[in-house]
Amino acid sequence: MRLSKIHVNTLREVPGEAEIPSHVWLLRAGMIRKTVSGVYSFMTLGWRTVRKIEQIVREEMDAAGAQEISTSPVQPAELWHESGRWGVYGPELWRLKDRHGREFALGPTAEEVFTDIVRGEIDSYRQLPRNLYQIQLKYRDEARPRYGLMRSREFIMKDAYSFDRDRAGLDESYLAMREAYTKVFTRCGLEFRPVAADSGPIGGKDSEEFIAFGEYGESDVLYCGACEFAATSEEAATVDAPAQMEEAERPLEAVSTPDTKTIDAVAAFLGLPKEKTLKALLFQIYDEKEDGTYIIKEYVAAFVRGDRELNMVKLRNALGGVAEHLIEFADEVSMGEATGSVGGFTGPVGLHDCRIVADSEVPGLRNLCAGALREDTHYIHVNYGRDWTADIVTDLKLVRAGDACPVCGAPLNIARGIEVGQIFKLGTKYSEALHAVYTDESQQEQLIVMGCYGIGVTRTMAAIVEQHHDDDGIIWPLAVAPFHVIICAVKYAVDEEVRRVSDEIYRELQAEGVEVLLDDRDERPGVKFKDADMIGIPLRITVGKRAAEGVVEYKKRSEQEREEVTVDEAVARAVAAVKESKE
RNA sequence: CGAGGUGUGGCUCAGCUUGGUAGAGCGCUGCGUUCGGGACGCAGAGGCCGCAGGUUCAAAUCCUGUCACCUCGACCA
Repeated sequence: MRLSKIHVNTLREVPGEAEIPSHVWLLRAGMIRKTVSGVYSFMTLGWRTVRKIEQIVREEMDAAGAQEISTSPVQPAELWHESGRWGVYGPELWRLKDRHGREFALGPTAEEVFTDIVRGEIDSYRQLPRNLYQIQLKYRDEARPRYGLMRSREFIMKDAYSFDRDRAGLDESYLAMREAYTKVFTRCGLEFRPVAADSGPIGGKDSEEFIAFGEYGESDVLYCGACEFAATSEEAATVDAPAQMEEAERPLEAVSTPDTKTIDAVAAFLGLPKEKTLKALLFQIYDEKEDGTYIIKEYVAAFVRGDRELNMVKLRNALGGVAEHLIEFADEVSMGEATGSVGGFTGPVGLHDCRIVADSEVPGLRNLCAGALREDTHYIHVNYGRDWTADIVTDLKLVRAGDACPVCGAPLNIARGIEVGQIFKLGTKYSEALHAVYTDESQQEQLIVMGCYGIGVTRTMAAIVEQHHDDDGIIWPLAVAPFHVIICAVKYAVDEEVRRVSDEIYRELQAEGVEVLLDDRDERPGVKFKDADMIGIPLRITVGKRAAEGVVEYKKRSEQEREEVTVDEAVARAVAAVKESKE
């Protein structure tokens, strides 16, 4: 295409809203435009890249035996009621009503819709396994959209759902998807890693996230340098510090600790290491009533070693899978009245009428310092079993760098990244709720065993830019570039030789199936180079001073070197590079 | 949802404290000179200063409300 005809508008200045490289460059290169907070439009070049990514996804999904279908993002509330998720999904579910007052959701995912389709259409074991997918707009009413395409309220997602006869079949389907995902992200040019993950509100058991590494990601990944272990910080299990059973139990004692409402303050005041204190985190859990109002169901006190952070996901799971929007930090006053807790001075000894959850490390610790449920007072030498017990003892702590790898014991490393895909083994969660069954060989009705698999297409696009840019703009990998080659025709408007040679290269490349952009604009060379760099076309052929001799310049966006070559040579190189990228 | 901030041509912003004819740079249009890393000159076009009330002879500027956007936090396949 000719650049003069393409709808693209690069920006010289950084739009104020943009914070991170992918957001800055996608905006400046004129690939995306914001419509409202968290909702973006894609311009010509940006959309071409979206479609390239989608195409890669399609090819790998098809190759893995999945079939593309299309469902509507408008989903009836009844399906969500049937699965029980209308209540638990929370405010992120973008809900709407039609003129009759009937309720709908804009789909953030489509387990219900696909299960609904399959229960109507699959009756026999002969129809299994099946894997259906779609690429469509998804909606998530984020509390705070941020970082452009990285966390938007509307985004393009590929979601696939596998339907199998049994667990073994699911395992196979899951592995096939795992492999397909690895191919997709590799072809997209991403540095990534699959890591063990929490399955969140989707439900189900086994799950892995595909994390593309990047400074501005929103996931923390713990990984082991010594073995294959990798997990998100939410999911990673921790290995407890050694128990201190050899330490003699000393008598419980209350001490005055004025104005020491934090672990730091009390540890400093008493001259104790934070490891010898017990941190209390107080929560209230709600019940959602029919009319949509919430009432407090119970109070929960969670205890971790003083230097530890609590992992909310683990806590919610420990409490039996409390939905995220049904738990929050407790109101100090009302919880105090109900349970005896005292803000800043809450400990487990004497606490009543609330569930007490302790991190697995805690029972092994001796002679801890904890709040005494009185203003300005702590107990020292608190011991589990003797002075208090918990209703639940389980792994609650947030893993951190340096903690022992749960597999091999080596210290863990931490890295930031962007979640670009996730795969789940759902099991029968949805087939049970929606009664999706098949008849097996022996006339028995069986639940269909499901898996689901998502790829954030637009987020992948952002992740690619995060990993492939420099101070001048984007550096698209060939496989996802909006165009393979840009011809910078210097003085195209006035120089006949330049025009002749540029047009010739343009035609020849097109004839070879290369996607080529001809910068035929009446602009100064500097402008053309700046724009070419910014929009990140991977290969550049500059036609200028030596056009009459048939000599042009060949340059890769990713490298500094420029080479003067003949027209034929330039064409041949571009063709070869594109061919190679398709293999 | 909590805290803070910002809304002034397409973009980036100044002006607001101390009310008095709406500004700059970039971009855009025309003409000319330029032409290998965001050129220069001349001449132009383009804005109810987010919206609604109020105070005042007079409001971009002061007050109230509201909406939108941004940042931090909380939260998040």
